Amino acid sequence: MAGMQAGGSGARGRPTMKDVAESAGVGLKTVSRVVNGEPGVNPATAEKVQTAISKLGFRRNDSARILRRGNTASIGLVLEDVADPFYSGLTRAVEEVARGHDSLVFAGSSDEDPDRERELTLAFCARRVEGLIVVPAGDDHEYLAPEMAAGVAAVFVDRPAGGIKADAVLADNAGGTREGVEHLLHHGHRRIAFLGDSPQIFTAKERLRGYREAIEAAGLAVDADLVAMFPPRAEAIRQALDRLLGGDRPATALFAGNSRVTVAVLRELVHRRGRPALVGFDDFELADLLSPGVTVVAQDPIGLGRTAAELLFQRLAGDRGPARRIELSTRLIPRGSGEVSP
Amino acid sequence: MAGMQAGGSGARGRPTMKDVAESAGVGLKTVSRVVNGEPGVNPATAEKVQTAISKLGFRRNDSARILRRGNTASIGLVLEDVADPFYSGLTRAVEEVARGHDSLVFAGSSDEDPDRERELTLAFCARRVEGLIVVPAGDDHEYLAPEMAAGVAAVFVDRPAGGIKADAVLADNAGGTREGVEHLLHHGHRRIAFLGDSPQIFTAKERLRGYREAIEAAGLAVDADLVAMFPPRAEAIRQALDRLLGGDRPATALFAGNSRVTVAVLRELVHRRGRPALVGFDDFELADLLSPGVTVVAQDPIGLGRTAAELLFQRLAGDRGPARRIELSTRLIPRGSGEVSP
DNA sequence: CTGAAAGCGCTTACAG
DNA sequence: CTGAAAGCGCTTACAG
Repeated sequence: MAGMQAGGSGARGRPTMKDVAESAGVGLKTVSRVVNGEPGVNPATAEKVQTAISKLGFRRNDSARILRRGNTASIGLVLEDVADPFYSGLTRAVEEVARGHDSLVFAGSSDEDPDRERELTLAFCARRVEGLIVVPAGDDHEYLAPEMAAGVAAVFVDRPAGGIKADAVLADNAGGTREGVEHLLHHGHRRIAFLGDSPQIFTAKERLRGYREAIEAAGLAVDADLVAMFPPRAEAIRQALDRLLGGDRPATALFAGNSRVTVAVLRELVHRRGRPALVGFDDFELADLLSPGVTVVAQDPIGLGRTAAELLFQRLAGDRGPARRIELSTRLIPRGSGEVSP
Repeated sequence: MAGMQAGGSGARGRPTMKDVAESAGVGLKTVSRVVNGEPGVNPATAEKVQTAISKLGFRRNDSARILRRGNTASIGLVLEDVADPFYSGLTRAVEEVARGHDSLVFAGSSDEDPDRERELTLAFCARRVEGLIVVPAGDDHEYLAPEMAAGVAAVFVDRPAGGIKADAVLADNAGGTREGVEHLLHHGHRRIAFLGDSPQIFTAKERLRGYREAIEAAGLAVDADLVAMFPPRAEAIRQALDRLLGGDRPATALFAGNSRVTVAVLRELVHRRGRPALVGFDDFELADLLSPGVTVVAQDPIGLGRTAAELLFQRLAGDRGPARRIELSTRLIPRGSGEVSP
């Protein structure tokens, strides 16, 4: 009878505490005590249990444990693309903090698709993650309201949430851009072009704002012909540069709105004579090894991830204060490309 | 009585199917049917259930579902460091394939620490992931034998498992290096140095083997003075280059064992006069924009991740064949740095 | 078309 | 020091 279903799972399933209990000839609760290192078990009994555990290859099923206890000890991370160095640094920082809180991380890439963001986020919620860190693709997050009302903590990074009140950890996009553009102004440039990303992206809008502010603060007028806002693809960049650097009043300097734009611009400039000054938002590896080195406004992906994760665990620890918005400052790194005169 | 614990969770917990059933005045099973889109529910009844779901903010608890059904629809990914572009590309590819199989991904970085690798892997097993994709940090994976015996599928990537038979998806490390070194030989170099990584890393050993084979195939003797195997840190690289490029018989060409070595070498070469030829294993962003462009032996991180994940899901689908070892070929990309004569 | 009962593998009171 | 009973939130047979 007992023998029929004893032994470490004839068919498929894994041995359970019940199997271990039978094999060791003790009660289920005693096995639980040994597995969880609870005190008050006779050493000889514990020994028998350990033997059974090894023999059967038992490993506690944390899913069952989680269901009973209620805390899943896991968080979800939704970002645009883990393969992007900016986000992979951020991911690593989140992992690091989660580890310090004995929490596991579910991760997924939204590919800048709002539906995919929602799908991933809600899948994580169905798995009952305790918290979420989201780099939003969409601008409407009302779908998260019921989850947050039910106790799921959420921190948005890089871009704020839309339609709900939630914590956000952002870079100082406008301020950083202002500093970068001022740097170009100080070097004598008056025709400075701004090459941004899609105008619906929050960071792109903010950086454009910073550009405008710097130009206007210098007593100049913002020339719409000097502003280009679109996703950085080679062909589009080429045409934009043709326009910006040609004509009778060409731009003498470029501000690139993110590292993808910067790199696309660099690839295109290689084929041209005469280099405009260049400052890019976002640092990137090897920027210092190019000639000239590329001057950038560096943000801090590790800091963004760490700050967001720490804020999340603070919320999970009971912090019920109002939604916070934290802005991390940026840093101008002059390397050569931004220090040339018109 | 019933009212006491009805309503959508007064205290903390989330509403359950039971709550929805009570609120809608139907049976539990009917709620389950509606939630899971099972056919055969009276439209009017389904409507009532939907209303209750929205009102209470119900979302199915997938952890409970998983416990009952037995399939967790999740896999674990353990790698060295998500922040490394090589691994973040691989991660993205795994995510992509997992998504196609409706599976979620737990991810963690081992930091090249065998204990951390084991800890992460077993934590994933305790969460009952169905499969594992592991970039091993250690060389002993017997700890996984009970898990694999219990049905957990495992595929190793970039480096093979140690102590157990398991699927492995690798780059053609030796072959790729051979091709790179032969390229330098064809350009007339006879004193070619090899700068590898720590000799205990599988890929470093394999690439060194390829180097040796190429040198010997050319009828030359491997000069131990031309081989340097250590983690790529600036100071160590500087000293190695002093030694390799100085003296009376300096190396005229360098083969760098991975992209971190390549970049460290480039940073150091900037400060020196006279550039040796250079070929590096691993491609990296902007390699083409440096001057000269850096010739590399490119491996395919996306391909490694995709292949490993596809193999894993093949196993999960029932493939019980013997452990496989798949080698992905590499590709030499000449860009300038490797095409200069002594 | 609908629902009551049993059970997934644990932990939580509770009683010896 | 030890263990039997109940329950976490679902799904799986099974019976109306």
